[in-house]
Amino acid sequence: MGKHHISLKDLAKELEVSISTVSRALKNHPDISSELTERIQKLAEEWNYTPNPLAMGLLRQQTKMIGVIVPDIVTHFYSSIISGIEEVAKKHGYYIVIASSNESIEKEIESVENLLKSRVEGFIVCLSQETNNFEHFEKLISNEIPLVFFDRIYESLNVPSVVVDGVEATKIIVRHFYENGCKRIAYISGPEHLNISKNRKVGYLEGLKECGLKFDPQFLVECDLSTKDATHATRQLLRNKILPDAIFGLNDTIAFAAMKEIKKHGLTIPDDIALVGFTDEFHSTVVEPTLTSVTHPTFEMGKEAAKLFFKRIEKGNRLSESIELQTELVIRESSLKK
Amino acid sequence: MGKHHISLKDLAKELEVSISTVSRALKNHPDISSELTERIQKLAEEWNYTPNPLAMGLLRQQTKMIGVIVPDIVTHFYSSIISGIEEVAKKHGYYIVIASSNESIEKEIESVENLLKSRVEGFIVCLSQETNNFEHFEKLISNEIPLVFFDRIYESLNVPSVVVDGVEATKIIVRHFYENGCKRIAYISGPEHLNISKNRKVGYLEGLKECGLKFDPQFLVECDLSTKDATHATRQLLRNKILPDAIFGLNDTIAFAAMKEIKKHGLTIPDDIALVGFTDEFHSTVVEPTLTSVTHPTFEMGKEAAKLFFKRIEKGNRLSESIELQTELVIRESSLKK
DNA sequence: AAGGTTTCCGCAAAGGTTTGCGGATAAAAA
DNA sequence: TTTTTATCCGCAAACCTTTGCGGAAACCTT
Repeated sequence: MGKHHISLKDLAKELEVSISTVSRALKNHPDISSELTERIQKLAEEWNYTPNPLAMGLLRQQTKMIGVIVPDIVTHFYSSIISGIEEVAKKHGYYIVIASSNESIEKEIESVENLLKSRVEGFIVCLSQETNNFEHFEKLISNEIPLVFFDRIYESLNVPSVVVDGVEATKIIVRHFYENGCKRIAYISGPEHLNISKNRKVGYLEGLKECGLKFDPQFLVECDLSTKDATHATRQLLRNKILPDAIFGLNDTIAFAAMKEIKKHGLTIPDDIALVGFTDEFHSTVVEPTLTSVTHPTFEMGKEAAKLFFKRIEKGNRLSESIELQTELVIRESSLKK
Repeated sequence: MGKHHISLKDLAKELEVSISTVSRALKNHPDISSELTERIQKLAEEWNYTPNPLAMGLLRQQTKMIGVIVPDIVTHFYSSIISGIEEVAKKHGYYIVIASSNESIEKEIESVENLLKSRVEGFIVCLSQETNNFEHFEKLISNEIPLVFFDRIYESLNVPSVVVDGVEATKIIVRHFYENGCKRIAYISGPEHLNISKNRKVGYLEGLKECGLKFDPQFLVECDLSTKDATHATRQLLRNKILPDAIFGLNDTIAFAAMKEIKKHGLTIPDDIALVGFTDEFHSTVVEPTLTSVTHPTFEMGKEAAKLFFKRIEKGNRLSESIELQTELVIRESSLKK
């Protein structure tokens, strides 16, 4: 008592019946007399019996584990999504095993392999920024291992995924800038091959057109997703002979880096340069000026991704449903010129 | 092929030997001829055999899972610690299963039970702010289930734990305030029963004494760890006839809430009121003014907690080692009066 | 040629659970 | 009394791995 978890065998021995009888009694199988069923259930309750998940897993060939691969775990964006995934996973009796790719494709590939060894039943992943080769995912698909993407996806793979309406959101940002009197709107983008970069670029260009503004290539810069590179990109923008009067950053990292850099150049936000980012609620309100931003419904995003995962598990292999979540432009101080 | 993971049985059938032979060959057992060993290993390699962790777990009676319970997962403080835990867990071939208590003791208790059902081998936990009853942990201890605390601990339980030098750190803060000309130093504390609240209060009082300042009860307020309550506590301080000229907040949430509230009252930081918090690197630099703060070595903390866990597993039941990590006061704008 | 050693490999149990099938006992029907 | 029919329960296999032990063949020794 104490040290060891108790098993059906323990109950069977105590009650002097067979293991199978105990097993059946616990699920109210009609084969077992109600008198015996009651005795068995009573003892099981007393002894606090819970089925051994390892044994069940072995029997059913399932580990009840989902591999979740994210670029990193410490930013609010991902940890919030993870907690969304976790919530619905728990409801289904599943665990999540988290691996972070650190934005590196090697680590991403390694994580897939390791998680596979651990017999996760499938994957929910957000691509690393480096990922431009998809063999490791193609292998999963051809082996019919459930896979769901979120946020950063690769369309050609036709994987169920949940994303955000990047094109539309960006158009709204551009219009918002325009309505606040901005004419020289800049966009700090991410790696070209990422869908989020591409979509927002489309929205950016379309938005400019709709507002009757001409696209100026010098107002479009690109960086990787590190703070360092984002700072560098901002600096590049600020070195132009003609300064932008508005900057839109692809994500949190970029937006905050831009904010710091703009201040450092002695320019004020929003009067000299208006700033808008794609970020989350918390960070946006803590900075000064508070940051106008397109807020992701991160928790929802996680939940939807997980729901899609379970739909994929249940409906079998040919689910290619994708979900596009609505974002919201929350207007705060950083974009309201006086 | 494809759908199913391959097993020793599959290899055995293909090679027309017994399962035990395959098993032994794979571990270079001398009983198996080198010729056969080679053939077996070659096929195993080709077919990409990996042992089934479920079967191994069943055999060895271990799940290789650690239950990690934290107040929440989305704040940088915890997610960063988690990633520290994860790093050393992975090195030992362990997974972590994360549960968040949401600062609620009921959810904490529930998490312990659920994780126990999942047969985690032990726990690494940071107490919820509500936790003032420890039966659920006492049960673990008496059942000799490994348990490690971090940050928020309960000394009387004599559990291996990793904490931060709260007393000393707070004394340094007070002295820093004093050296910057502050005389009316306030402290916004957390729930009285938490060790972190208590320690920092001790440091606060000792610090005042060392600086020759008299303790004024109206400069000590207490709140739970929510933004709302922290805001309320700050307001309370600002309603005093005599305003404090320095505020020290127990943690991130409190420090940022205080910052917002001070600004809202039209007071400037640091000139009217200097502000220092216990926070992490990232947030401190993103706010304005940048926040002077005692930074936790969060990643280290997670790593140390996990190391302690494995030490506990290896050395058996009577390990009560505790680790105190050094913090560092990083001086930024919010505390430097002109 | 008979006994003793090696060398190599398989049997079976253990870990915990589910479940098809067959068996035993008792009660009901003939 | 004999046959049928419920009613209740256990055997054994399956999921996958490890490992003590026993066994068969081959070799070497007298």
